[in-house]
Amino acid sequence: MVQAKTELFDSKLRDKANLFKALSHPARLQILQFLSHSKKCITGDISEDLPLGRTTVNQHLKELKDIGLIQGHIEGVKTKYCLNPEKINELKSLITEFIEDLKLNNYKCS
Amino acid sequence: MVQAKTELFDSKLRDKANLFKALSHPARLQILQFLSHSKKCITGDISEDLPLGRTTVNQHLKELKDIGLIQGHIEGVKTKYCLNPEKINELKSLITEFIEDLKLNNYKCS
DNA sequence: TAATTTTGACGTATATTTGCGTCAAACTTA
DNA sequence: TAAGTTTGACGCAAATATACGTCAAAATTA
Repeated sequence: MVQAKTELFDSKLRDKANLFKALSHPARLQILQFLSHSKKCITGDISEDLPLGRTTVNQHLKELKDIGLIQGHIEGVKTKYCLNPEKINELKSLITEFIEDLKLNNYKCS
Repeated sequence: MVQAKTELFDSKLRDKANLFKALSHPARLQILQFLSHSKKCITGDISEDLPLGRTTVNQHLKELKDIGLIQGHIEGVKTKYCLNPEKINELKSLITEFIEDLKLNNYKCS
């Protein structure tokens, strides 16, 4: 009876935690940055940009795709990935909402 | 030769990933919310607010404390935790910086 | 002083993440 | 058609995270 306790939490909280989890590895952050700066968004180019093996990078790509932050388009043998602007904006809203919710105005631990 | 690859990434990226990791569990998000909304910030009260055992909550508190998002003050037997406003603001800045960096303006995957 | 309360350190078991090798499919190119 | 590319699925091993029981220390209360 270990784990699987996350379902006991509020679903909104779980959604936020899952988004943060997607951002909790430097490889995934670098992939997101790479996709936003580079015009090239082919899988092979991405893995060359990271200090990890191709299959490992592929796995990180899959995670980002599963949560919706990036999209993949198949073109022949190659697959092109790109950011999903809608989801990125949603992420931005959720994060901002969460941070703002931690209202620190005149916060004091007595 | 598995893992410990995170050190191959840029330190700024690692810092951000670590902050996101601290936020990647609903229990830790709920703790932060609890601390920001409640006046009571005693360890026991916090664990009663969560659907987890006391020692587990304690462990999550330790993680948040280790990364600096919360602080602990010992008062007799009891320990009072509170948000660390400076670190929360730093978190806010880092997150905002990261999101803004993913400039989506006229973004298009060709 | 003795019992109770409150806490964090420690150990342990299970679950998940991370990293990568191998492989077959599908498409290109020679 | 044959050889070479590119990709993602699959499986494995090691590292981490998650959840909790037990315990002893320190302070409070009876």
